[in-house]
Amino acid sequence: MSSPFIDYEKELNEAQYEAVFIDEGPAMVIAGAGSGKTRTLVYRVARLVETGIDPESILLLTFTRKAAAEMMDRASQLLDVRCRSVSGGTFHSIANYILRKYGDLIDYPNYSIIDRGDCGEVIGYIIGELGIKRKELKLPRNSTIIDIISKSINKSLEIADLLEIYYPHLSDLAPVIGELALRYEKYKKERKVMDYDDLLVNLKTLLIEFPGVRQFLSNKYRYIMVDEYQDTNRLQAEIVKLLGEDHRNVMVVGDDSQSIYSFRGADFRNIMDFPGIFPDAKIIKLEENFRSTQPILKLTNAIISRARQKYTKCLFTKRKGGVLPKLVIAWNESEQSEWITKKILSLTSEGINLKNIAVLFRSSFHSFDLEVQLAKHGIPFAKYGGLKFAEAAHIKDLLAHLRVFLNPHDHLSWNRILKLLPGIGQATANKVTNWLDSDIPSLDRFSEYVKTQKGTMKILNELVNLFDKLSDPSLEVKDLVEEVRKYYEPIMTNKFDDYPKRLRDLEYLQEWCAPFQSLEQFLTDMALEPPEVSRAPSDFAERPDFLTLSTIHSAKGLEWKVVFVIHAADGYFPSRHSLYREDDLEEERRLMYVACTRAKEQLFIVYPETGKDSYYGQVTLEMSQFIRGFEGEFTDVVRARNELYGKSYSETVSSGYGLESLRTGRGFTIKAGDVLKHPDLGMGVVLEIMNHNKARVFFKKRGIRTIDLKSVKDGQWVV
DNA sequence: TGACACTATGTTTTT
DNA sequence: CATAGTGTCA
Ligand SMILES: Nc1ncnc2c1ncn2[C@@H]1O[C@H](COP(=O)(O)OP(=O)(O)OP(=O)(O)O)[C@@H](O)[C@H]1O
Repeated sequence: MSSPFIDYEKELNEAQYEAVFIDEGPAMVIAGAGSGKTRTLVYRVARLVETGIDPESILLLTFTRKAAAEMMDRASQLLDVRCRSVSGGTFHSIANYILRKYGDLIDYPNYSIIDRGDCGEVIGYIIGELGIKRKELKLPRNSTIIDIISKSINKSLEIADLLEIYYPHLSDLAPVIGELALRYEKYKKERKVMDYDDLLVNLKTLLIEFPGVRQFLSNKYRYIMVDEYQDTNRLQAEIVKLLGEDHRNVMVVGDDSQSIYSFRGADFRNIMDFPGIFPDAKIIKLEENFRSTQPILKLTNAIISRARQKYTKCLFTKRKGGVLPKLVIAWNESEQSEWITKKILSLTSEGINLKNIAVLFRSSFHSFDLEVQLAKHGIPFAKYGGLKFAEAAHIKDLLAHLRVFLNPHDHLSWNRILKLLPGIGQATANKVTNWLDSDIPSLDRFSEYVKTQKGTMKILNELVNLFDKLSDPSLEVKDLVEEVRKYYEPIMTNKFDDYPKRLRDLEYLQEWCAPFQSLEQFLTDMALEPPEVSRAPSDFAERPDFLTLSTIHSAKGLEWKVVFVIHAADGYFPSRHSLYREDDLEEERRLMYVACTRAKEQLFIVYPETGKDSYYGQVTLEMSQFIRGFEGEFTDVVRARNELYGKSYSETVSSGYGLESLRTGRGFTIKAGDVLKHPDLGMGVVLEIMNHNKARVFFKKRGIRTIDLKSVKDGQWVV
């Protein structure tokens, strides 16, 4: 069973080896963070290909397409280029791939994919059409309505039931929202557009209604592997079942303690249910952590052990040494940013590359202040998560022109591009789209229509001209983009004050689109797997080493030598929205677990003690409840200010940072700034008082130590 | 009636 | 900072 190319036994531990060498039959690898799940999948891909299995018959489903590409890449490096032909991607991208082929069977011979923003606009349009009065009904915003509809599909719940559970304050609106949901479905069917959920729903429909297709596909994809199975939803599990139940060669990999996507319908019970669907599934547990040092692992184990749900896995590492994670308390957000910036500079001066450092946060806006500071200090960074490049208004504007050109039925994009023209607002745009809809919409009919118009409508000729130019069949994708850019840039500079940034984005888009063969592919990719950075990188070409700023969700599955988790204060992380429902809070806890388990060697958890509120002004913030009580034992507490402005103890005391005094075992009161004499350690100055009767003390001879105050006896104080 | 500029406001997390 | 909602002017 040995291989001439890969030394499996050396590269894998026993449990991993066992999983990799499962040739057939169902299996589930369930394992904690950093235990090598992804590595196991990579080796299994290589191994299957090595035994002569056609790579295209391996279906590798991952969370992002980038993850799939990376895994195939690594497998190729282990074995050879055959691994690059593995059928890998996200559920959505695979669904799209299949539906483009078989869509005509379910009445979707062609379709466009709409993103979340578009969905919201459809809802807005429908509300307008129905003449519903938003204010009278107290309707929530469009995006919330879309959330509700989407959740009801992903969780297979009726709107009314779903509102009851997740949006009790909106319960009364169930009939209205139900009506909107129906209209929304109708709209999408009529206009041949699919949202993200439709890709999955329609794939499922196809597989159920056309057993021949299902059999063919099942035969084609003889080996199915799913990564991050804890974050799949019911629909996705059903698709796996439909594709896999014939050959049963299904391996799923996941970690229930890392499930962080329930807000979009993911259900980690899929893991529990897997053995029910495939009764003879082999279950393999990986418990050895290869990523983090002992002190980091201790903290993360402690974090997850407080979860309501008791997870059975217990992680250990053979790695020795390592430093205690630091808990850094800053006065406010700007001090937090300042401390991080300084720390990063000092790390790089120690020779650590920015590539090995990440700053992680709960919500994308948590990094705004830091971004400014980093820019000031010339530290290059890339931000992941949050507002995506493809969702920025100017990018959507530009793409809308191309979408209309490709598909004149695209009512939403018509609306968007019409309103960009001076003198054209919603009313006029409606007039035009209604006219187009009165027969089969086409660019020619648009052009005819414009000819009959006078006055402000004359401006529409600009659009007609643009479409004329685009119609040249010799134009490639990049030429099309360029033409639209020429047309749109003047409009954009007018519309946005901050146009310089946006111009850069358009240039970036121009580069990004170059490799695409067809416009359809370009637009589909833009919806399914757009460039992941939120903003066009500025001058990274010259500075290839850059820092990562990322939401925790986008950091899933990744790892860095040094990790900063910021805004670890209640209300931020956990988010204040999660405080009402226990399930939500538990998910935030797992999120903290995921964040901290990204660190290999050094972990810094930072939080500001005060925040600003638009009403209350300055407010006090509490340390995130997920890490509270770990001070001393699992984390080393420091004050940002002490490190920033030198360790002047009198300053520390006079700054009055809420450094409480504490009674010792014998009734003596000490506070930060006090000088004491320890029987073993000698003279020292108290830096700060921590929970559990502990204090951090700076000893002249021994440096900073954490000591137990109960052990301090009378007469040892020198004040 | 419709376009557009201005203001308030309130921010999860993503395929 | 981006969106929704309001107010004003043609
Ligand atoms: N048998 C092994 N020997 C040496 N290093 C390993 C081994 N298995 C995994 N690793 C290393 O441990 C780290 C974590 O592995 P991997 O990313 O596969 O874990 P994971 O279980 O997918 O983690 P997570 O659930 O946090 O995404 C990687 O750097 C990987 O190279």
